[in-house]
Amino acid sequence: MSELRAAADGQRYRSASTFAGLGPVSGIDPKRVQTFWRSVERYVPGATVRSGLHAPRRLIVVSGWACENRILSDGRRQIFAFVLPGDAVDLQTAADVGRRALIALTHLELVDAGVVASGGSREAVAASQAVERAIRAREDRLFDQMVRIGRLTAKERVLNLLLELYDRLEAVGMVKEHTFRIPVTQEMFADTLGLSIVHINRTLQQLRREGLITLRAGAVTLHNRERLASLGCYHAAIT
Amino acid sequence: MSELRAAADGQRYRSASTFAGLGPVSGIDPKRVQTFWRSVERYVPGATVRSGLHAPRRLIVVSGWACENRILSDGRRQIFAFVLPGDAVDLQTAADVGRRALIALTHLELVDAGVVASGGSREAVAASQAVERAIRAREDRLFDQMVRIGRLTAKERVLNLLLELYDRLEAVGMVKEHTFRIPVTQEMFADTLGLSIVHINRTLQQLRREGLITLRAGAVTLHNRERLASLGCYHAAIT
DNA sequence: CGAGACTTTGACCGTAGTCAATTTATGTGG
DNA sequence: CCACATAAATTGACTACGGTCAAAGTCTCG
Repeated sequence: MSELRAAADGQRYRSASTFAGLGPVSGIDPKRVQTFWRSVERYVPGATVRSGLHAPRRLIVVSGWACENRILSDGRRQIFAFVLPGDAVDLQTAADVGRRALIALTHLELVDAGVVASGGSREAVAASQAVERAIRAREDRLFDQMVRIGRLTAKERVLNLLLELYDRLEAVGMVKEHTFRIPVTQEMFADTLGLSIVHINRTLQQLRREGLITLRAGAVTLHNRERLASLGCYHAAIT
Repeated sequence: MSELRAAADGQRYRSASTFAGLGPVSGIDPKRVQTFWRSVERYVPGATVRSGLHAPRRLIVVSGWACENRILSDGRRQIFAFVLPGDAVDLQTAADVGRRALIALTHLELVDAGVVASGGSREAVAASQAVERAIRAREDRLFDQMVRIGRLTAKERVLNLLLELYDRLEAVGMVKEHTFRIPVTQEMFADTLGLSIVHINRTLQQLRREGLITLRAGAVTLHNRERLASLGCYHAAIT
C-alpha cells in the first residue's frame, strides 16, 4: 500500500472524535494527550499486534480496524470479533499464540489502556471506568457472535453482523447517511460467520436484490434499519 | 426431584476436593471456610441464578453443573458454556436479562468470589489470583466454543466438547477410569453445538459404533483420548 | 498493461434440518 | 413394587441449506 493510500486509509477509518468510543474520555487534558500520542503503536494492514510477553496488555484502538482470530492447523480460520476505533481489547500473553491473534485490517493506531487511565486525576479515573466498560462490552459481543454462528441462518447472520457494526460505528460518528466503510472481504465475512465464501456471496446478492442493503467498494448502506433488525434477529444491547 | 435424588445428585456432581479448580485456594484456613459456607447459595436443577441488581457479581461453583445461555424470542436457544465445580463466572447486572442467564443443571452450590478472596491474608491474595485465572480461563473457552460452532464439523464439535469437559473435570478429580458423569441431554448438546437434536443423536450413535466413546445413563467414557483429540481438533490450552 | 486479489456464477453434492412416529428411560403417585 | 405420565432418545423418510469445485469476470495497484 502506498503512502498516499495509507493516508486515505487513516482518514477513512479514523473516528470523527478520536476517543469517542470511550465516552467520558473525550475532552481530555491536552497535556495527557501528549502522553498518549507518544505511546501510540502503529501497524500496517495484515500485521499481527504483538501481545504482552508475560503480563496481558489492554489496548485501545485510536484509529483503524482489526480482528481477533484463530487459524487451525488445517487452515480453517475463525474470526472472533472486529475491533473498531474506541474499542478496548485485552491481549493475552505470548502463551496463547495460535489461540487468539489480533490482526490489523487497515492501518491501525493503538494506545495502551494503562497509559490512558494512569494517574489519579478525575479524568484518569473516568478513563479507567470507560476502559472497563469497553472491555465488558466486548465480552458481551462475544455472546452475540456465538448466537449468530450457532443459531442464526445465513441471511440472519449477515444482517445481524452488519447491524452490530452499524451501531458501533454510529456511536463513534463513523456512519454518514446510513452508510459506513468496511475493510472486510467476503472471505473474512465467511470466516466470521461460519459460512463458505461462496455462500456469503450468494447471501449478499440476495440481500441486494431484495433492496435491503447496498454494498460496493468497501461501503455498506443499510436501508430500513428497523426491518433489517427484525430480519436479522438483532436487538442492541442495553448500554 | 426427591430429597433422596437430590442427595445423590449432590454427591455425583461434587468435586473430590471441593475447591480443587481454584488450585491455590485449596488448603484454606478452616476459620475462613466457615465464612464461605455461611454465604453459599443453593439452586435446584432448572433454576436461574440471580444476577446482581446493580453491580456485576463473581461467583465460584462449589458443586454441581450449570450452563450459560440465551433464548431467542422465537424459542431458539444457544448455550454458551458449561460451568463446573471450581469454575468462576461473572454475572452481569439485571440489565442483560434475556441476553445471558446462568441456569443450574443439577443441584448447585455457589459462593461469592468476593467472600473467598476478601481480607489481606496471604491465602486471600492467592485465592483472588486463582479467581482471576479462572475468569480468564473461562473467557479463553468462549473462543474455543466459537471455533467449534463456527468451523468444526458435527463429529468434531461433539468430540471437542467432550474432551474439554473431560480435561476440566479431570483437573478437579471428577474423572474415574476415563469416565465422568454428565447431566446434559442431547437437546442441550444440540443447543450448545449449533446442531439439531436429531443430528446430535446420529453423531453420537456413529461415535459409539466406531468405538470412540461410551455414553449411557448420564456417564461418558472416552476411549483412546489421543485419537479423539486428533479427530476432534482438540488442543488443550496451555495453563 | 499485467499480476494477484477479490467477486461472481453454474453445476452438483452432502451435511445437517425437519417432520413424525416409536421406543426407552425416568420419576411420581398409588 | 407397579402403572402411568412425561421427558429423552431413536429411527426413517424426505428436504434444503449451505459446501465444494471449477471457471470466468472485476477490480486494484504497481
